[in-house]
Amino acid sequence: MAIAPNADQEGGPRGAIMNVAMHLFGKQGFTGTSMRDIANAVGLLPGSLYAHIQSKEALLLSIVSDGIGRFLAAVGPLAAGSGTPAERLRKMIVAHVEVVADNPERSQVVFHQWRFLGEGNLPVAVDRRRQYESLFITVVEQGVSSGEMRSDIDLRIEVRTILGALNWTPEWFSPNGKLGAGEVGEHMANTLLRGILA
Amino acid sequence: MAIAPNADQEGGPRGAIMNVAMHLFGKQGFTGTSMRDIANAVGLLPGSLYAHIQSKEALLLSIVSDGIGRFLAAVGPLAAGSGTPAERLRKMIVAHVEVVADNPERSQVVFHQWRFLGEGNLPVAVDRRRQYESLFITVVEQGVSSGEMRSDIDLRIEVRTILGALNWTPEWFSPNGKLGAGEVGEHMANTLLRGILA
DNA sequence: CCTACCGATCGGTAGG
DNA sequence: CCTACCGATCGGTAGG
Repeated sequence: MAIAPNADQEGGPRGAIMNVAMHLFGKQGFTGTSMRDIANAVGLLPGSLYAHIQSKEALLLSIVSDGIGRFLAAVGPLAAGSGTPAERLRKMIVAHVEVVADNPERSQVVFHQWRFLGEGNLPVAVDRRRQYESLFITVVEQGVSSGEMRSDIDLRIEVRTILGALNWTPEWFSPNGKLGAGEVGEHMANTLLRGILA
Repeated sequence: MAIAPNADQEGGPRGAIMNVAMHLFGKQGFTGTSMRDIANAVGLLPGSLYAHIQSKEALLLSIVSDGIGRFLAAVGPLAAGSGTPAERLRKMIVAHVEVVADNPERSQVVFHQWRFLGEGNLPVAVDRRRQYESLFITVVEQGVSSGEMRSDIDLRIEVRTILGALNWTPEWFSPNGKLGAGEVGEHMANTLLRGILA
C-alpha cells in the first residue's frame, strides 16, 4: 500500500490530479487539454499543479505507464496460465474488455495519447505496448502449433484484427447497457475464436 | 470535374491546404496542429491561409466530410449490390481496408478527429458515421434472416467488432509490407466471416 | 499551495 | 497573398 509511484488512486493531491488528467486526456486528448483545465477541475490554481507534478508530459507518462501496466497485469498471467491456447485466448479477450470497461478514458489515453510522449519517453511506451501485443502473438502461435488453430492464417494480421476489435471498445461500450463488460467480452471471444479455430 | 466543394485533390491552393492539413491532423491530431504548422508546410504565411479557408474548424469539417464520403461511396454500393449477405460483407470489408490504405492519415481524421467539430457541425458527422455503420448492420441482419449467418450473435457487438478491427488498420498497415491492402482485407474478411457464418 | 508573472504561441483580422 | 498586428491562452517558474 504505502508508496506507489504510479498509483492514481492514492487519495492525495497527486492522485486527484492524475485522475482528472486521465479523464480529460481521454476525452479531449493530450494536446486538447490545458494545465488550466486540469487545475480548474481539481480545484487548484494552474501554477500550484507543479508542487505535485514535474510537467504536463510527466503526467501523461504516469497515466500511460500505469494504464499499460493494468493491461499487462490482468492479461499476462492468463497468457501464461493453464488451459489450451484457445481457452487462454478467450480469457485474455474477456479480461482486456473488462480492463477497458473499468475505465474507458484511461484506455483511450493508453491507446491513442502515448504518441505525444517526447523522444525520451516514447520508446518505453512503444516497447511495453509491443510486449502486450506479443502476449497475444505467442498464444495464437501456440494454438497454430498444437493444431487447435488454423495454420492458414496470417499471425500478425490475426492478432491485430483481435486487438483492433478490442481496442475499439472504448468508443462504444456503455456501463449503462444491458450487457456487462464480461458478457460483451464473451460475445467478442465467441466470434473471434470461431474465426481462428481449426 | 468542374467545381467540387469538398475535393482535396483540386490542385489549387485550397486543395494544397486541405492535403497538408489532412496529413497533419491525422498524425498530430486537430488540437496538436497549429495553423502555423499548416502554413509552413504549404509555403504560406499564417494569415494568408484565410484567403482560402474560413477557419480551422471549417478545414476539419471539409476533411472529415470528404473522408466519410469516400467510405460511403466505396462501400455503400457493395452493401446494396448483388450476392448473398456474406459475399457482400466480404466485399465491404475489403473495400473498407482499401479506402483506409489509400490514405491512412485521412482515415485517422475520420475515425478520431471528428470529435473536435463544434456543436453545429458535430451532429452532421455523427449522423453520417451512423449511416455508415448501418450499412454493415443491415447486411449482417440480412445474413441472419436468410440463415447464412448465426442467429445467436449480438448484432451490434458483431458489427462493432468488425468495424473496430477495420478502423484499427491505419495504426499498423504499411504500404511497404509484403501484403497489399486487398490481401490484408481478404485475410481479415476470412477471419471475421468465419466467426459469423452459420 | 497562492501571488504574480514570464516569453512563446494560439486562431484570426484589417488593410492593402 | 503579404504586412502588421490583435487579445487570449499556453506551459511553466520565482518567491514566499
